[in-house]
Amino acid sequence: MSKIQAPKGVHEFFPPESQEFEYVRETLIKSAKDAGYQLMELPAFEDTDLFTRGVGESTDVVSKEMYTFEDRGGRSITLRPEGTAGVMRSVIEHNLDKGQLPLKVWYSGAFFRAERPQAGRYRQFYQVGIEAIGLADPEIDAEVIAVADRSFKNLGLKNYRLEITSLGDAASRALHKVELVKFIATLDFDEATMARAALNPLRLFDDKRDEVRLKMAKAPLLIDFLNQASKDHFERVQSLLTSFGIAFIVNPRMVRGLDYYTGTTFEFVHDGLGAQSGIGGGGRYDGLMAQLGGADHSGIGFGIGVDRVLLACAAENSISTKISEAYSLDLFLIAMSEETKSYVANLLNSLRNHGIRADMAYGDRALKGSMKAADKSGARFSMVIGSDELNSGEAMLKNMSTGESRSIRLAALHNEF
RNA sequence: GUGGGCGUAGCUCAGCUGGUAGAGCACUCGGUUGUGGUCCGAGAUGUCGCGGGUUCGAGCCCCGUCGUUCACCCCA
Repeated sequence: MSKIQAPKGVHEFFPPESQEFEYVRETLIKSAKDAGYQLMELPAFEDTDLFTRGVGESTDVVSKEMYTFEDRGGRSITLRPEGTAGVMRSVIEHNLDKGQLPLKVWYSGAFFRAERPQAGRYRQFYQVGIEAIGLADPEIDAEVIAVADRSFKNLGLKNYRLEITSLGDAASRALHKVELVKFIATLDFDEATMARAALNPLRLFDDKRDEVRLKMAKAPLLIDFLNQASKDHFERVQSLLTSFGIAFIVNPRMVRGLDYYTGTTFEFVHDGLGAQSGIGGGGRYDGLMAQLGGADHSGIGFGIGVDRVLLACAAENSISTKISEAYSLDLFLIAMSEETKSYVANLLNSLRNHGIRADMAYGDRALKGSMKAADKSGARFSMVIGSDELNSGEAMLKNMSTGESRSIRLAALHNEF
């Protein structure tokens, strides 16, 4: 009998490293909440049509990476490969766009793509995302980008860059596509590359091979085909980012893999992760809601890969001290004898009722072992309680970093924190 | 999905041209009868990923398989 193991390509987080995952995720969420975004908690699986219509049938995500199955009622169900389509579906279904706009929401959870796993790419991965729906102003584009950027800065990250471009409106894109296809037809590529070009000619812009880059160097760029309105919008976004103090580079060769993107698009890239270097990305998706049967509202949002941001934090060693501050205990209690154990358990419980972060040594270990546990816990203070302390009502409160201790009345212990 | 590397103790890894498994860290106990971190000593821990094959004999060679990793591809 073989051992049961986790399915291929899933990423699990357990102690002590799970603290880092939690810290990263909560920090990402906090900057969304602080900017007025509210939670949407959505299903991890949806009707398959939502993704084929929303994300686009020609995308790799839909055509070969979805976990699709038939449920017991014969419906075609797909584990969500991304977050935006589900948010749009719910907004339309529950008429959330009938109130004041923009509607600003955030989400967090697991997403699924059946890809070949490698560092930073998992079959179940975690994203935190936001969506701002129903406002076409460049100010909201800048806000969305700033929310992501602020969360990275709050995590202490430095070695990342923001790349932005504009995909313009549908008319501009159609015009450009004609010219791009014409240009590519003059080039000599292998069969696989031509097949990619046929599916989406923009793809060739982010090919990693030097010979392809060389051949594409003179290809017509979409950014040169933008109409005046798109151009003005993109200019405004850039000047806002500059005044926010957010550094960026315009990358007109940036390619996004989901069909719904229009206008402003962006990507946060970190070079410490290997081949999977995108830690977050997003953009405007002005036709998506109408495409899914809702009102023709514009929208913009991002998805940030929690797994990858965690890798970036590890590469920069940016959060280890923040984590010990965020999670360490105030006090660690040690019961010296069998008789004091239940007293200590009660004391511990009442300290926790006062909001003090505390724990105690369980089990019958020698004092040395218990002190070691206190040390390991990272608690700032420790206290040993035996029958002497019980009788006198006082015990020594020890500062674990300086080693100093002083006598404290047990009844007033909670006032020390 | 395609190609290369790697799977040995909880972790990081050593193990020579095949001869029957080891180190460091971590853990438990003790040195120090009620005060951690350093030091010293002792102890426990393995289907050598799994399944076949070759061989007198396989952790080592061969085949398959699963996982992982790196690149392509794709993207968070």
